[in-house]
Amino acid sequence: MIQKKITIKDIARKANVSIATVSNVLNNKGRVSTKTANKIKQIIEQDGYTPNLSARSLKNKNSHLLSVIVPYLHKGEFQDKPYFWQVITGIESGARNENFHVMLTGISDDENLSFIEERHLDGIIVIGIDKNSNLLEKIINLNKPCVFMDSYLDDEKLYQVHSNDRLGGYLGTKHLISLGYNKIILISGITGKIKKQSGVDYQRYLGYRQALAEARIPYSDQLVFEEGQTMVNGYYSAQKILGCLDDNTAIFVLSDIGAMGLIRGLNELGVTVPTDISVMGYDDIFYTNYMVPSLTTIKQDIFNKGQKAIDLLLAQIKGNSLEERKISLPVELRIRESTIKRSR
Amino acid sequence: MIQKKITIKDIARKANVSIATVSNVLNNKGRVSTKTANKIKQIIEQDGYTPNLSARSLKNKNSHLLSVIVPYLHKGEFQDKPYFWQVITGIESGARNENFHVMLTGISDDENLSFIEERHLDGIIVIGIDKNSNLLEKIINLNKPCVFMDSYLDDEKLYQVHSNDRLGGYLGTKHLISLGYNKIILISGITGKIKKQSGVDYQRYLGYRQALAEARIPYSDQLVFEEGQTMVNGYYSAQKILGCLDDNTAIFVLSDIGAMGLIRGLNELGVTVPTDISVMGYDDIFYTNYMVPSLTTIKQDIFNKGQKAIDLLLAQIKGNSLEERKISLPVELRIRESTIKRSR
DNA sequence: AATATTTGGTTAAATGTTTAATCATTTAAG
DNA sequence: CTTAAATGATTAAACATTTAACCAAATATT
Repeated sequence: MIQKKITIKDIARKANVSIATVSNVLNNKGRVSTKTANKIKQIIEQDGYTPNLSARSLKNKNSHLLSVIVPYLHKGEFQDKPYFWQVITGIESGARNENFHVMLTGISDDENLSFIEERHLDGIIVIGIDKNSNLLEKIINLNKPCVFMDSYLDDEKLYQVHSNDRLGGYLGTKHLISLGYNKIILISGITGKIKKQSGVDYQRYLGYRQALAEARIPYSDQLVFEEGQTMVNGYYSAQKILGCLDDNTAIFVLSDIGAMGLIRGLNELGVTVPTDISVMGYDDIFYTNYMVPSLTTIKQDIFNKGQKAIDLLLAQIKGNSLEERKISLPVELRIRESTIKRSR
Repeated sequence: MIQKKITIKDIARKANVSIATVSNVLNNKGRVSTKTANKIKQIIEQDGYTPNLSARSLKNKNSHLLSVIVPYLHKGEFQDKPYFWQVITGIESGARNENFHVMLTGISDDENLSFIEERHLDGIIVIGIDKNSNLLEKIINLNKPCVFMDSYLDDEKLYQVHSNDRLGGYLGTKHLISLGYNKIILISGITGKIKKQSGVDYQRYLGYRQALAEARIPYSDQLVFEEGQTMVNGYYSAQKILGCLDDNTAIFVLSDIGAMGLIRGLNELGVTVPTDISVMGYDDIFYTNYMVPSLTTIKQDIFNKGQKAIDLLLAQIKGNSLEERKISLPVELRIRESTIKRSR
């Protein structure tokens, strides 16, 4: 026995008013006496009316629905990245506080984004899109409220949130240097990324170079490995860097899970962290503190990053003017067991 | 310059037909000659028409939108659980293949679920709801297509997906026994859960008892610790169990991240895994293979579980009849470094 | 007292679809 | 040749809202 849903019309009839009046009460618009307003509110309460959002959306051309877009989410690789999960719980949390719902959407290069229009989405958050992706242009052309996370896009008009990645790269490198090492191996994300000068890893790479320069350590291309960001990538990079290792060497992996994989890989090759070599990661996912050895890393406040993104998005949607369209969140060095002073 | 969106009406005018005909072409319904159909299709293609899903939803009372509901998602605890992320990527992947979108929603006990009706959601997937939660009744009363994951609900009418948790508990325990231990500590999830006989951990607990019984090892309540499922929980449980440990003891933690925390905690107390004690986990999240020591665990195919759930949900939505409403996925023992034979 | 303004509402159009009912026209059947 | 059925399309209602335009009554202003 499916009971028909109660509409504004039913409420109006019962309250002996027009539907316009009910609508006005619902939206606190127009003029309606407190008396009738109360009567209507009571009936609404009693009968358990809830609005039909499709109808509302049709009329208003909005939806109170946001989309978090993760390029290539459906590729298995992403399952390995707790980073995203933290960001997304942050976003969901911020959105729900403001009565928005969140759609999670993976897209690929050839995908069409019509669903954004079709569903009257109020805004989107795009995580980690490449500067050169043809998706980027498509997204910008949508002209929807939008926030880009973890991308470094030149356009001043775009809203962007990321951590201070350059500082992170700098701090990490400097830490390793300060421990007495002068040969710092950098293991970064997806191949080609650094050269394409897009994304967070390039910024971290710049920080790396800055720290080297300040310490008057010559930069060498041979020490920068672009391996990918997964645990497996880290694992296999152990073999590749084995030849480079000596007493002066320390390793900076630009993701914690990559570092975990690397440590494991080194272990199997007979190299122990930190006694044989110091290794640090990046992100400070919650694992780092509980590994054996616990992992020195650059902390970014991931959950908060998600919330900042939603703040920025909602401000756009509501038309609030903002001083700054680009938010750069602080990072911090977290020293733990995986890095130790060079024992001459 | 915001250009007005093209509607079915515009297409109709341009093709010199009624809007009904265009609609029929769009939905492959009604009778329309291939000639006009082609003409209309061409214009649609040319002008880049895309439907207004709000209008459609209003008329059809559906949305091609699903919700994954995670009770208490917004509690920080969930950020620590890569398990969910894997499930959800599985769900999203399955949904997008069938042209559905996925909303991610956290809810709390007192929350109202009106959004499900309001948005005309086509179905929902609920992860890990408690048998005694008052949310459960609310959800069932919605009478929407629904799949419950990782809950053991008695109602035969409900669609459910989970792994064979009882077997998992059995296999893990049996493995430890087979290594020569006769005192098996069980560290499980949220306090009270086992006693309330709901959820996956209770099933695993039953398997644990079965394995003990088969081996004629007396069961003791003292060896079952209900600590919670996070890494921090595992970490602090180290202290609590320290008094119980002896040469005959092995530990079965009902989550991998809990096991990681425990191993770390034990380490800090001077107990090394596996040389001093064998520890195994549960889930086989991708970390397990890369930890040092790598973690013996019970593997469940998490991503696949998400996809199975979506299959079950879509079958309901499409009205396909199903032989079986309950899917129990296989589990497997994965022996790694964290458990070793008892050295008498 | 006459006029202007405010208050508290109503009417009706509009939003973009789907679909049942209807209607010509063409084809098939008797 | 007449009638029945099939084909291809149109009309108009319905879905649940919002909102601009309008209106009557009450109150304020001159």
